[in-house]
Amino acid sequence: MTIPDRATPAAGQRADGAVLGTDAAREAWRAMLALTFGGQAPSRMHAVCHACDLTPAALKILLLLSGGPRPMRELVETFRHDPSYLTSVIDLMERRGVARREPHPTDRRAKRVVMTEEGERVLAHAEELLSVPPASVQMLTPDEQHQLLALLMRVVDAEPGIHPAMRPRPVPAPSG
Amino acid sequence: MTIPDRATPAAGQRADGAVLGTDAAREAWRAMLALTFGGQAPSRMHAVCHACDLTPAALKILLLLSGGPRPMRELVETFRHDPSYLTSVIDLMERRGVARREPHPTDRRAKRVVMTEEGERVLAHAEELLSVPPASVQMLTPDEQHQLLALLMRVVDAEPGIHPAMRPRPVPAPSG
DNA sequence: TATTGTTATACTCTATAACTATA
DNA sequence: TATAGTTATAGAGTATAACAATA
Repeated sequence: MTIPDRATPAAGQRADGAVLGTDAAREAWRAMLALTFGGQAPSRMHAVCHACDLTPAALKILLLLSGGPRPMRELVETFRHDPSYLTSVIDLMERRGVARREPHPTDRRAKRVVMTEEGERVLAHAEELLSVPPASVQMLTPDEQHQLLALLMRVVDAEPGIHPAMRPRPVPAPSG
Repeated sequence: MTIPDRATPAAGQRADGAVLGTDAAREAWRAMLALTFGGQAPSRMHAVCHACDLTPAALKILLLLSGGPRPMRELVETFRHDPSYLTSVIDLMERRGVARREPHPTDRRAKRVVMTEEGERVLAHAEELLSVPPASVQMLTPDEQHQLLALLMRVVDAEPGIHPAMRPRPVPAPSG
């Protein structure tokens, strides 16, 4: 078994040249990284956290809590954090007033985290800020924007571990 | 001037309903955020840094240095970091052997940062790891992947402040 | 006097280890 | 004995303030 100089995922590798499609996937992925980690996106993310007075970790948890109360244990697994760190984040969120702990209904060891009304307000604000696309996306025609969304939604749907609260929503086609 | 309950960027807002196109842009942006900040992407990013023995900041700088030596002052502005922090990052990169300082040719106050050969090796490795798309992108047909790439490249091209080293490269269409 | 970069320091974010309470 | 969560502590990442050298 030889390792090619420029490794390409075996999944998309076929002798007939379909490897080009995989190259397109690679470059498309690079483009998404460039847009979300390059450009102005990171400082915007920072700004959203600052505007909501939350750390990135707290903001992500708030997004997840929109689906209802969650046991701390589940949050630990979802975000791959250490339990002790989750404790400190939830402490912060309680001080901030956006969430509170409540006893687990059946397991007296466990606690569930639930969003407060203030949390809902903050979340709505955060989602609003996060959703504002960079001007560059608006350069596409409405039709192209819709096309892009349709493709991305299929990718997101195929991606495991993305919480429903983070998922994009379908939008009526511009012509309809 | 009233602020609508669900703010929409004025740029895409038109009375005839083109606001839908803007909604598509918003949701497309959410999709990109979900893919790069949700899912497995963050832990992959973490893994790449670990594999290269670099912090995220150092890795970003390494990407930028592929364009040639850069004065520290420019790096500070590009990444919006504090100068003192940049000092510590470059210290790390020198210890790691991926970059070194050299005197600025004309300004004796200034220093330029230049990538070493080891830096080029590490960079190539990092780019390889970073470029591997999540399996979900490979679910699209080669044709759709190419379509997605074409749309994203136009967005990236319209986005200011994305360094050439981060930009995706064009790929021949699957049919051609 | 303004600018480039460094040193010393402190603060924020995150993880590890030892512990308590319940199962 | 194993699991849920907390406390205490340590480490990485980032910023602020005071400073040295050059422009």
